[in-house]
Amino acid sequence: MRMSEGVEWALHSCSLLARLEEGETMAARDLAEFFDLPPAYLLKTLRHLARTGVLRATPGPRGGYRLARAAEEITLLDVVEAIEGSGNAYRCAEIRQRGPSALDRTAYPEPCGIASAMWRAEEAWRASLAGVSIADLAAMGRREVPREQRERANEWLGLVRARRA
Amino acid sequence: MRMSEGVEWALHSCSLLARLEEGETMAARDLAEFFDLPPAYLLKTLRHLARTGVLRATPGPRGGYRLARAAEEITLLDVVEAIEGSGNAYRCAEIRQRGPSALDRTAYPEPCGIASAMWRAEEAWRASLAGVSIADLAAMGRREVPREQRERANEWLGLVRARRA
DNA sequence: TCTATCATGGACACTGAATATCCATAATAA
DNA sequence: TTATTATGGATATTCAGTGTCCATGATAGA
Repeated sequence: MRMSEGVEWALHSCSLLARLEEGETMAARDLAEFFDLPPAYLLKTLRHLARTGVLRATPGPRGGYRLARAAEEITLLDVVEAIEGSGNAYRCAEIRQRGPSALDRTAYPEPCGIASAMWRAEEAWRASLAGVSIADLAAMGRREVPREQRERANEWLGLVRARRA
Repeated sequence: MRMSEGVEWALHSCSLLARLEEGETMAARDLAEFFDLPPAYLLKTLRHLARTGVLRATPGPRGGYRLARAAEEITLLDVVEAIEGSGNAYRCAEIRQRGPSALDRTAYPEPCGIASAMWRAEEAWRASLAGVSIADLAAMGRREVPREQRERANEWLGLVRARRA
């Protein structure tokens, strides 16, 4: 079981977008440059975020992406589900309803107990993700990212802004 | 993100094996018949369970599989990790260490905060799975499986035993 | 000792999702 | 009007999951 790489891209992208000023946007091209990612494919990822209301997209010159709402109001779960979908990782194919001792469909009103237990675990996972916001990530970043990198990132941000001016 | 179907097969197989008597075994062929699964591929799944010490395999006539220890001592996490591996679903490719403002590797002693948050959520998921045993599944089954199916399953179990006698 | 039964492991093929690129189109700022 | 940016579709590639088959090894019973 493996999560798509797009989740990492999305989380880091949102984290970077949280540093923009009110109303400012950043083009996918610049995000791709910052993380050294394939621009055309990153666009597909960002589109998922825009479609699910995590990001706001603006076309045209000086357009780009920005967070659709305050960083405090966007959780890791929002981002993960934008990329991976909101379905469960464990799918119940109802194999209990197959084979020689199976009964008619109507004999199984209750969901399979095994599936229920698996889904409860995923619920715990979601609850943990829902407890962390993009703002929390940014705060962690301010604590743990080396000072030198923060400076270089700010410098790069200035270059990008100049390029769009 | 999707869990392999083998997890469902493994959980239901363990649940069925928990109904066997002390020392009794069941052949993969019979398990496959009970759930209407492809025998050759179910064998691959069971092999993972045997290799990780969840099941005990015995070759030869009247051989087969049985739980390697008491059903109370086998958790859903044991079974899931036997099939899916024990690695994290979220993989950190360290994209923070790429792009124009990245520093030398040695500048990142701390694990990425984003990855840490994602892994904490998976830890909550594992804790939930570790809290449910195969014995719990069997107990749930006794409560929720229709009486008629239990009877037919017992009947089938008798046929299988007779076939091996 | 021989035979039938069962698990193990490797080789191989198929499928679908993730990864990735490219282009035509639409929207917008200057 | 032009340049810039996102959207969406078409397409190709890679890889893990799914599935089959066969040779080998182990064991119980005749």
